[in-house]
Amino acid sequence: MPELAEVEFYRKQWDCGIGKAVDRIHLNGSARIYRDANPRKIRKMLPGTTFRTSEAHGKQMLFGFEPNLWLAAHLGMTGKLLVAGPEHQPEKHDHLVIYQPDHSLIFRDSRKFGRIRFDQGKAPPSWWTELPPQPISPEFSRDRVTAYLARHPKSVIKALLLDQGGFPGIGNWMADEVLWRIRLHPATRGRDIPRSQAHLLRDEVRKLSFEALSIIGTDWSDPPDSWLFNHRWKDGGVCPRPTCKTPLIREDLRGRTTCWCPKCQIAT
DNA sequence: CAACCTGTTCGCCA
DNA sequence: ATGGCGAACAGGTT
Repeated sequence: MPELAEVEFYRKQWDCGIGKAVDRIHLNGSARIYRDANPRKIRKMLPGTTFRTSEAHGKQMLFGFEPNLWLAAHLGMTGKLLVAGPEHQPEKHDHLVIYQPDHSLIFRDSRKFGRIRFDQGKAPPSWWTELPPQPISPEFSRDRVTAYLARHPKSVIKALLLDQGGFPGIGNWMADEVLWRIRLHPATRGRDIPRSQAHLLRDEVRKLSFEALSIIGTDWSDPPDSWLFNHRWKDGGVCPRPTCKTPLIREDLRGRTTCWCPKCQIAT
């Protein structure tokens, strides 16, 4: 489910636990969720610490526990973070529950495409600090996007936008939204995108990231009907541009359902 | 029962 | 050696 803004929404769910102690944890040890972590270490080390910091980067989240522990979460397709009362009974897909005096913090993921990592150290782990710049960061420059497209001349732009190494936080609906806004066909190859349009792409990825964070990332409000978002899944959905209203196309592109307007977004 | 899914990663092939 | 592609992962929902 979650991309940039949804991740930010879920991250904040745990905020009520910041500054509070970890009394005990429940950890179901799912080998898949903990494929990059050592669950026994988490069981042993997390209780007795204090939850201090919370941060998101693209689709990743990092939570800091005093004195020196870092818990990272990725939500995959169906993951979510929830808060419940201190007596919460773990459900089938609650892979981690952190019990605090007044709340329990829950990581739930039915489909198990998500993951939990655990690191020890005074500073955040290097894999975290070395993540590529997010669209909302000033380092996400026009030159960076242009150079990225040049490195992937044969890939279609829809696939490139989903690459977290290039566009951290962008997922399926955001990719379609951006391409629709700049009128670029999703099957356009990297080499066929002129510099001017690469600049436009960078500007719009950045703008949509800010907009999505402020609308969905705060309280999961619905985006306005002027976005493609509200039309893309509807059978019979039409392009929301007032002067267009052309029926939208929904097709599989490199394994992902892709929605675009055949009139506004012309194939090259 | 079959198809679908807002994500990532692996192995194969050019 | 890389880049690009399809398949696989797992389980709920339509």
